[in-house]
Amino acid sequence: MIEGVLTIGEAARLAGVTVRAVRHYHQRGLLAEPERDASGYRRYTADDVVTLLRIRTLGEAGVPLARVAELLRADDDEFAAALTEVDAQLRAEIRRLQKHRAAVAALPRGAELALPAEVVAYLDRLRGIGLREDAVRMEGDAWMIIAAQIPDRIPVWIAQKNRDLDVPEFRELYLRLQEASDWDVDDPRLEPLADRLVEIFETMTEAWDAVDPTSDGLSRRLVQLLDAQAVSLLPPLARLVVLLEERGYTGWTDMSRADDSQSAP
Amino acid sequence: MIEGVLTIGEAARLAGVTVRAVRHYHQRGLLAEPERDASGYRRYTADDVVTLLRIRTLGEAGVPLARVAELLRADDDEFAAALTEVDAQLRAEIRRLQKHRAAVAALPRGAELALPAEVVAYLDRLRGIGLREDAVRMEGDAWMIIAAQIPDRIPVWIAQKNRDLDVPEFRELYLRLQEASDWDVDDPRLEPLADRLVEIFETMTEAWDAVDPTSDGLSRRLVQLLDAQAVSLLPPLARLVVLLEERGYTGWTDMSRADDSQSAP
DNA sequence: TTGCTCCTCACGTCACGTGAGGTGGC
DNA sequence: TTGCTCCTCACGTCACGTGAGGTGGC
Repeated sequence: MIEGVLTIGEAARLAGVTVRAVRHYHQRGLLAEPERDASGYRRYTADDVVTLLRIRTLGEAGVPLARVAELLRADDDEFAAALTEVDAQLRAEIRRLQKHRAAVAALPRGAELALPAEVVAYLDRLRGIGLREDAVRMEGDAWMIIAAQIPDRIPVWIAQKNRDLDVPEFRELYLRLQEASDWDVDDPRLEPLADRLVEIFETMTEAWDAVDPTSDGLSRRLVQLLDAQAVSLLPPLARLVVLLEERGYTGWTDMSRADDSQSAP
Repeated sequence: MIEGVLTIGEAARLAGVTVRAVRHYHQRGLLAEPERDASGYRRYTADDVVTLLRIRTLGEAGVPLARVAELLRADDDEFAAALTEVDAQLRAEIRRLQKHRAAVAALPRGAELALPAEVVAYLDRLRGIGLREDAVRMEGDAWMIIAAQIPDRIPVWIAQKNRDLDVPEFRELYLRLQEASDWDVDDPRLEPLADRLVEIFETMTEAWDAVDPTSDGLSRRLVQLLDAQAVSLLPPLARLVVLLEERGYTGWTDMSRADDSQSAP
C-alpha cells in the first residue's frame, strides 16, 4: 500500500544498524519483508525505520531478539510493563559492571587481581616482616580462593590475622617456618618447631574461636587444597604435620585439636 | 610436580565457573591441561583455581578470551597497563547502559520509545489542540527518525515548533489539514488551503531561518521519506504539493521557495 | 565504464550450552 | 546398587560478520 522509498542501506543508515542486521531481523521475523522494486531490491518506509530504531534501542539495552519480537507485538500496557523489567535488568547489569570496575581498577598489581583491599594490605605487612615473595604470593593465592567463597568474612579474618602479627612470637614463628622450607624432611629441627607451634597455637586459639564461633568456615575440600598448596611450597611441612599429629593436633590450614576445630597460619 | 587434589567440578565450583567453561579454557589455551589421576580424571591445584578466578574476573569485565590469554602471560607492568584499558572499557560500557536506561526508563509509552522528552511534550500539545491520534503518531515517528540522525538540534527545533503552535492561525491550519485527509484529490477546497498555506509560510519563514541558518539539516533522502510518509496518511497532500508548486514552492517536509530552503509542518 | 549497492546462499565467530554414549567413584 | 561425576566427541545457540558469486544503478 505505502510504497517504500529507501533501499536497505539507506534504511539501515537512518536506523544506525548494519545492512546484515536488517536482513537478520527479516529472517527472525522482527521486521516484515518489504515490497521489492523492479530490480528486486527491498524498499523501506518510515515505519520500517521506526521499527528498526525500536529494535535497536531494545537490542542495545540487552533484550534478546526473541523478546524484542514479543514486545513489538505487545500493546502499550504490556510494553510499559516490559520496559520496567528491561530497566531492572539494565540496573542490575550496570551494578555488575561497576563491581567489576572496582575489582579491576583498585588492583593495579597483576598477582593481586580479584583480591580485596584488606588482603592486599595484609600481604604488604607480610612482606614488611621479611617474608619472601614466593611465600607472600602463595598466601595471596590462598586468600584469593577463600575470598571468592566467603567474601563477607574476609574483613574479620584479616583483622584477626593482623592481631596475630602484632604478637612477636607469632611473627618469629612465621619466619622460622620460612627457613624450614630448605630443610630435609627428617631435619631434627622440625621436632622443636612442632613443640613451638603447639605452644603458640594454645595461646591464640581462644582469639580465633571468638572470631569465628560457628566455624564451618571452609569446606573440607578447600582445606585439603590449601594444605596441598602449602606442602608444595614447603615440603618439610608434610613431616611437620605428622609431628603435630603426635602432639594431638590435626591439619594445617584448619589446624585443630582432636575434637574442636579452628584455623591457623 | 604439584599434585592436584580437585576434580574439575570442585575446581569449577571454587572458581565460580561451569565445568564446560573450564574445558573450554583448556581448548583455548587459557589454562594448561592438568595431570590426570588413575581413572583419567583431571586433577586441579590451587594455582589452577587462581588462574580460573583471574579468567573469570577479566571475562566478566568484558575482556575477550584471546585478550585474557595474552594478559595471563603478561608481566606485571603490561598487566597493569592493560587493566587501565579494561577499566576504560568498563566505564564506556557503563555509560552506554546508563544512556539506554535513561532512554528506556523515561519513556513508558511504547509508541514513544527512543523519543526525547521535548518531543513527547510537543506531541502531547498536538493532542491538546485536537489532533487525532494517528496524526500524532505519524508526527512522533517522523521525530523519532529525525532525533536518531541529529539529536543535538532537536531541542531548538522543538522550541520553534512550540512557538509555531503559539500562533492561532498556525494551529487552525494544522486542524484544517487534518480535515483534508478525508477530501478527494480534486476537492475544490484544496486551492484556498494552498493559498492559506503560502500566506502563513511567508509570515513564519523568518523565524525558521533564525533557528537553523546553515540548514543542510536533513538529508534529501530523509526528506523524501518523510514526504512519502505524510502523503500515505494524508493522500490529498499529493495534490496540495502540486498546488504549492504552482505558487512557487517545492516540497513539504522541507518546504521552500524556488531557491532558498527551510522546513515547515 | 568503474565502483558502489544490492541480491542470495552459506560458512564463520564468540563463549560456551547441551545432549549422546559410555565409564568411574562413593 | 543407584545416582552423581567424570570422559570425549560433536552439534546447537545467539546475533550477526564475512566472503562467494552474481546482478543492478548512477
